[in-house]
Amino acid sequence: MPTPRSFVDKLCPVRAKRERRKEARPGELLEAALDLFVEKGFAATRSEEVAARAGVSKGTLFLYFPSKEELFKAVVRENVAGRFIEWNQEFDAFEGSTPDMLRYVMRVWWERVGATRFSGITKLMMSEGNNFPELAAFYQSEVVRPGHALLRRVLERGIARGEFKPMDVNLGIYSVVAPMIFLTLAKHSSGICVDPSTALDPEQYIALQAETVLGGLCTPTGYAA
Amino acid sequence: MPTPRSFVDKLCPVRAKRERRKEARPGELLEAALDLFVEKGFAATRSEEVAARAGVSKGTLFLYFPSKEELFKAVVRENVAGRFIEWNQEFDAFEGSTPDMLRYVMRVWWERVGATRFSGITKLMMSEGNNFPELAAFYQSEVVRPGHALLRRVLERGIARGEFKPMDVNLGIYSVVAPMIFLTLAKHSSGICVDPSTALDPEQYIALQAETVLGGLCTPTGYAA
Amino acid sequence: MPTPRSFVDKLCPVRAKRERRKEARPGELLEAALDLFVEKGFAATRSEEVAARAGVSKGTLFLYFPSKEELFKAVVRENVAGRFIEWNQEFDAFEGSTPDMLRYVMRVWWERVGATRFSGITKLMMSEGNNFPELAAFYQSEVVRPGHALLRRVLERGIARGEFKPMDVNLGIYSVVAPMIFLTLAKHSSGICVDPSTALDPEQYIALQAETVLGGLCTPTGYAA
Amino acid sequence: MPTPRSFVDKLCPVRAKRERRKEARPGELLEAALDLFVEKGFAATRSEEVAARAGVSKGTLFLYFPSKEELFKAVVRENVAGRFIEWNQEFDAFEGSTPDMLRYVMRVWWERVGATRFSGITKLMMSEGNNFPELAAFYQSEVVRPGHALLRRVLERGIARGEFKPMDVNLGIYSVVAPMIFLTLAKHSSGICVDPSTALDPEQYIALQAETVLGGLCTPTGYAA
DNA sequence: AATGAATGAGAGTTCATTCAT
DNA sequence: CATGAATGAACTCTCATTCAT
Repeated sequence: MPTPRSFVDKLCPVRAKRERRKEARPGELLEAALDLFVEKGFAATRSEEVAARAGVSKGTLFLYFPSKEELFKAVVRENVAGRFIEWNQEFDAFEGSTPDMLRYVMRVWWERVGATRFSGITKLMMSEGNNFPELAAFYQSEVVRPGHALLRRVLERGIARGEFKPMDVNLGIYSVVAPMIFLTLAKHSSGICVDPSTALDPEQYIALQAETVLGGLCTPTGYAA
Repeated sequence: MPTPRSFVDKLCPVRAKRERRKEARPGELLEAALDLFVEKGFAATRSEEVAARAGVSKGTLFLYFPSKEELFKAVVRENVAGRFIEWNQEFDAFEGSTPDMLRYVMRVWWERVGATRFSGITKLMMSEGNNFPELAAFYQSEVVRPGHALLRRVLERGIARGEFKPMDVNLGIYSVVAPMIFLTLAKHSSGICVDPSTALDPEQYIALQAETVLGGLCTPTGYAA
Repeated sequence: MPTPRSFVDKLCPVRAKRERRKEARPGELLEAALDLFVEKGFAATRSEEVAARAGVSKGTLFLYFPSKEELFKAVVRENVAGRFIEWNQEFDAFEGSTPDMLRYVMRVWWERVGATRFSGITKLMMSEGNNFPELAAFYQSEVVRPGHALLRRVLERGIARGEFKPMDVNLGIYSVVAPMIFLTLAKHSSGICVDPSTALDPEQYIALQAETVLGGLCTPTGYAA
Repeated sequence: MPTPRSFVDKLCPVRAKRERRKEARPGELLEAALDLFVEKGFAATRSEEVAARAGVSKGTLFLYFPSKEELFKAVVRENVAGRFIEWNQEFDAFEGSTPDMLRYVMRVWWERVGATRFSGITKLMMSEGNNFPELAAFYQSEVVRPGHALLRRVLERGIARGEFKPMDVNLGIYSVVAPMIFLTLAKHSSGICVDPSTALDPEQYIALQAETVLGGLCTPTGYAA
């Protein structure tokens, strides 16, 4: 689909590159920032390096993001944007049992979050949240709360349908979250929590934990592996 | 017991201070450093602040510890010194079943480590280990390896006595360690993994996890709740 | 040649400054550094002062040179770069007698090195070499060795042509170097070796020393004043 | 010769040691300081190290010498004290020819100064004099001026007796001083001025230079090798 | 829009000097 | 007298952020 620009592109490829890039810029910066934040943490990531990895100059970074903190927030937004809406829709449409729903939630979390670079952001927040309260608050409201709300939906659905026992739902949420967080850490701080020589299969671990958690949550009649 | 000095102290508190300090200094500095490292992490803790919290000047800190990294190592040593020897002795003397021994290990870990400030150092290492490889190596050799060795002893005792199934011991160690690490994190990164409104009772959690783990480790005859 | 900018310059000197600076910076910094190193020595020269003299801030210095030691090396390189190549070429082309060549060498050394600020670097190395072994090694390989090699060429030419006596060439080199070093010191440590009230004419001194040295080096037939 | 103290010494050896030491203290400090100043230079010598080498504490150093600069001055005084008076007396008593006197001066300078640690102080002053103007002034008035005065006596004696040509005496002084200074430097900055592999025999060098200088100074009738 | 040179507050570390003991 | 713990100014080097171009 030829656009007006595609014509100019041919005459002036340099400019074209620029123009195309212009739109891509923030995205490239966010990519680079995600990489580096995950690799080194927030404080230890230097703005200049983010810019360099995105192939732009330091100044350009601050053109798009007024500060390192805002850059971080944008990274989070970029990676979370629409996710919860999408998941809420999937859940609306989900027709199986709630135990199956929970299994699905956990598996899908691993596939779409845990296994991706973004899980490094979770680790980063655990590591540096105390030092950057504003970021912690942002992450809390942007990720933690929506995530918990999602899980709450699942648990309440289970309870409403008689599949799950009546329970302190907050506690239930936390039971589901715990293994995810552990996996995240195991993945990103290898040397300290997991012996490097011992491999840990995440899918297997998640599946196992799902059953364990379900064992605790379900009514006798509600449970179905 | 009022001494002559206690009287002088009131008139001339500075003098008293000096006298008391000389020997207490390193300990006070290690206390302050532990507090701050746990609170802010390694990189974000400023030497001057450690000194200030210990009530001395920047220069004094470097009188006792030649660098921030050495200060950190000293904090670790101070809090680990003798622990593993002591535990090994306790284990030598332990006469109960190995499942009981494991329960004991986990409970005692919580009491003596997890519940104390020092658990913050574990969290710190998970957070910043990548950025300070020398510290990571030190922690690995000073804490992680001896800790794993200790657990290995327990597991091998269980296997030898027929209480535990034959297993990949490394994997077993990791199963035991996982909940400890999770608890550590939950404690030190409140906002992120655990919803502040939901309290998590550590003793209860540890006890529960001990049973879960035992469920996986024990032979049918070896298990005794 | 008045350009449009020269007009603007008067209205907006800051802008002009910036533009001029970008490329001039490293040179300005090297100039300032040479001045200060010569004036105060290496250790006593503060980075900030170098920056200030070059009209920039502390940070800017480190933008161009990653450390004070590298700055020093750059100063040496800047002032030595190409010199030895150039001299070797001059020597290749030299057609006169070897005694004349030696006279030329010494005179030209004074003109191009001894009389310039750079001779202060030689003094600096004698003063502080022991405290900065890496710099000493650098200077040794970058200046002392090439310089000695150059002199060796001269002496060996003289021997080969029968103008100089067979000799321990190393010793000969040192005989030539001695007065240069003395002059350097006399120049840069006025108060100590030379009474300030007594002027010492360097050209005259060098010429005299050249003859003295030649007296020792030449064969009867080779010598020609 | 038993003094009252020698009695006490036997009863209380520790105290005796102290008492004896007390008198020796400043001397030990001056010894240590000389060593270190020569080895590292003035600025790079740490007060604490001087104290340590003298076997006392940092505080004690400042008990005897109110500052590092005063310590340095004391080192100079200690090593120069009485020297010039002594030499003046030797010169008063000297009965030989003035050329012999000059030979004697140079030889004796090497034996009593050049060959000793103290020559390092001369090198130090050349190195750091610019950075410590007060020390430079002190050294100038305490060493340089008296030394030059001594040489002036010799030269003027030679002129008066018709052995030396009438001359600019200041220039003559400097001709005598130059080789001494060079030797001093060659000794203390080996790597830079003299190739380590080439040994330079100081006595021989001094003797040679004496004759060279005399060649320039003497009247035809006055000269006698 | 994009650049990258420039900034300057602030970090860890050193050391001459002081002073309570 | 002697100590050595304590100080704090000074140093080198870093990096988020600015702004003239």
